[in-house]
Amino acid sequence: MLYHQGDAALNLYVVVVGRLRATQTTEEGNQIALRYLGPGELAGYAVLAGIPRYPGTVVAVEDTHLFVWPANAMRQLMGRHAQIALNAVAVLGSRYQETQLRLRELSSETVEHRIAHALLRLANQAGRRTAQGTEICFPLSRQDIAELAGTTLHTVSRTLSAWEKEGIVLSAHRHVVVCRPEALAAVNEAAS
Amino acid sequence: MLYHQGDAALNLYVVVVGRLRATQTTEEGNQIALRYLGPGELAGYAVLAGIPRYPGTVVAVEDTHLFVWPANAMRQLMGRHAQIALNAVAVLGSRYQETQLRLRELSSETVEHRIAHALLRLANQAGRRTAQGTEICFPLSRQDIAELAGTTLHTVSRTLSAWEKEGIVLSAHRHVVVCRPEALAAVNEAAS
DNA sequence: CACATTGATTGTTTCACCGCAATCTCAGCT
DNA sequence: AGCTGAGATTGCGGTGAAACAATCAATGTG
Repeated sequence: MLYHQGDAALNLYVVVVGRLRATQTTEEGNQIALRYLGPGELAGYAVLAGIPRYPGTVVAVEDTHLFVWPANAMRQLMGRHAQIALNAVAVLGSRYQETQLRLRELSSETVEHRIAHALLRLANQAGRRTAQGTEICFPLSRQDIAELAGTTLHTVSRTLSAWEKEGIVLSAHRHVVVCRPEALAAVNEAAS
Repeated sequence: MLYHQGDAALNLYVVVVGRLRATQTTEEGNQIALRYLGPGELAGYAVLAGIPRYPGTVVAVEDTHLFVWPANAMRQLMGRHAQIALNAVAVLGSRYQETQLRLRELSSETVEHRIAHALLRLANQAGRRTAQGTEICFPLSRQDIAELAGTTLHTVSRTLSAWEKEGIVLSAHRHVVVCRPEALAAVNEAAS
């Protein structure tokens, strides 16, 4: 557990090895996953933007090694070296763009599309080639997928079962292998 | 029309007076509204983040006066004056946070909540005090509200009709007045 | 090895919201 | 004034996905 939603934003983190999960929770306790963070990605952007409190919660889902910078040091660094600030702008910009894309997806596409897209992104981001296909190499429950795709674990379970029958994915306990990514991408075109 | 989704990102704009609308369109032609931009806000953040093409479309919904900076000039400015880059980080950060909030809202809250929230935000951002309440001071059709809240114009129309009966809002042709903002905020707590 | 706990599956029921369609209203134009 | 077209309203099904619920499988523990 790196920090909780609402904590004072004290540190900026960069993942060296491992995997983090960033989530947000509503007042009613409803939780959604914002994104998974792998090696090289940064957590705690609030520090960069000068937001006083973390807007989300970040926990590790594997053993993880991190670099840490205190907020003050980070702000000084950005003030002194424009290039660092420029990098921060670029990172935030691409995250912003990605979030907008998800927003569009969530408001206009079906659950099936969103699950397909979520799996494809995870496979790209944290995939490992195996004999059967691309394996998502950290433990990932149906509940987790549901929170990413903005749906319920029940619907995810049904959808994955259907795909498993078609040979598009393989799934074990908290573990998913994407066998035919092109079939998942095709889901986005038209209902199979 | 400032620019189209997919155009090369050439300029950064700042609104002096008027009102812009930022939208994104899916391949299937489905459109969602990202946000409305009023005086002091900036359009074309892609230029800041170094993204080569505009990810959305921006059009003016009123007569609007703008400042314009070419992308090169902007990048030079940020490289030379760290403070400008820091400001850019802050702007992008707060936009990012706001988008995450909408994402959470869209995936966990009902249509009614989202319409209420959209109206409240517009009233805060572009409201003008009148005798009856806070008036949203630019033309805004049901379709526009629907694109903001991620729903259809039909549902928006129904919801606004109901609220008008309860005296929460007043609406004329492409024109909305929020009479009892506290009642709208209460919608977010429990279904009335 | 039995037991407890967490995660996954699947059937049934329910409901919020969308899509269609017909009608109505208002704003601007000639 | 009368016409025209864009915007708004409303009723009525249809349906995708959530809610509820019961069962089953896997993992880890004393």
